[in-house]
Amino acid sequence: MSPIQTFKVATWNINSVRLRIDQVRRFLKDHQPDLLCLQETKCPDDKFPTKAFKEIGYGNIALHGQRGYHGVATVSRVPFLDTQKYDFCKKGDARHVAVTLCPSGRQDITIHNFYVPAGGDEPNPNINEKFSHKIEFLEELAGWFACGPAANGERQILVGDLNVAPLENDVWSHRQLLKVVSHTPLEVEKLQAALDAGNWTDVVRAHVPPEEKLFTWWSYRSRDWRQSNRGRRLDHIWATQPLAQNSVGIDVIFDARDWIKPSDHVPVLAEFEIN
DNA sequence: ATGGCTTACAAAGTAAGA
Repeated sequence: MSPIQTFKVATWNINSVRLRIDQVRRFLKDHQPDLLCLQETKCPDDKFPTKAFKEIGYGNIALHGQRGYHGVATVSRVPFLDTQKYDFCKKGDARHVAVTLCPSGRQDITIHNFYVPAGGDEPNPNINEKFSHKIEFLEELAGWFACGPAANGERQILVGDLNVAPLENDVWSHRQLLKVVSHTPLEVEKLQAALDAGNWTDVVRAHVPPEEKLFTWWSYRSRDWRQSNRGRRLDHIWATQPLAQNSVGIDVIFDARDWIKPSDHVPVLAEFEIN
């Protein structure tokens, strides 16, 4: 009986929320998501620009920040029924925050916001502690969702900077990046195992065929990111079946890479019909 | 040539990103 409504979620690695607060506000005004997940906020919770979000209607805020590095934040127009943070790998890093809300007044939705470790330069877990941390994080992710939300038929969304570009067309050159952290076979296998363990759907690739190149990150070092286009798809939106089968579209905001002093990542959006 | 850039930090050079 209740009318169909939509729920629009966005994810963006902002690379300092304080430095780019005006860009975040511009994005929210232009694209009007119900909820935005930010990563690499690089901001302790007591310094988070809460007021700037409240002024434009995103006053429901869940923070898991730390000084200097990492940090995630979820800002929303819809009130939260619950929030949680989990310290993956027990390192004290701020890499996860989850919120539960009920935009339709019927069935809850839980949204997980992740910042997976980058993994350093050397793709060998035996000699690179950062890479082994990344692998362990992905293994813990798989275990955390195994027999969880999907098995129970729950409505859950997982977004964030997962720091892995899994498909051949998620990087500018599959052949040249096979030994580069973010696209090595071991990481791709671990990310796929996490996707399978939670019975998640990669919502973005459900709308963009795997034959088509799609990136969300371009290095600051290229002289002209558009012209060289050496990007990677590191930012993801996953959903459990009840939502995935009602996803109506995705959007990648490429223009944000051209804004003044941009993040090296661009926002990714997905819209779902809910009842 | 993927690292040539960019960020935070009890502020000059370090660590980190990917």
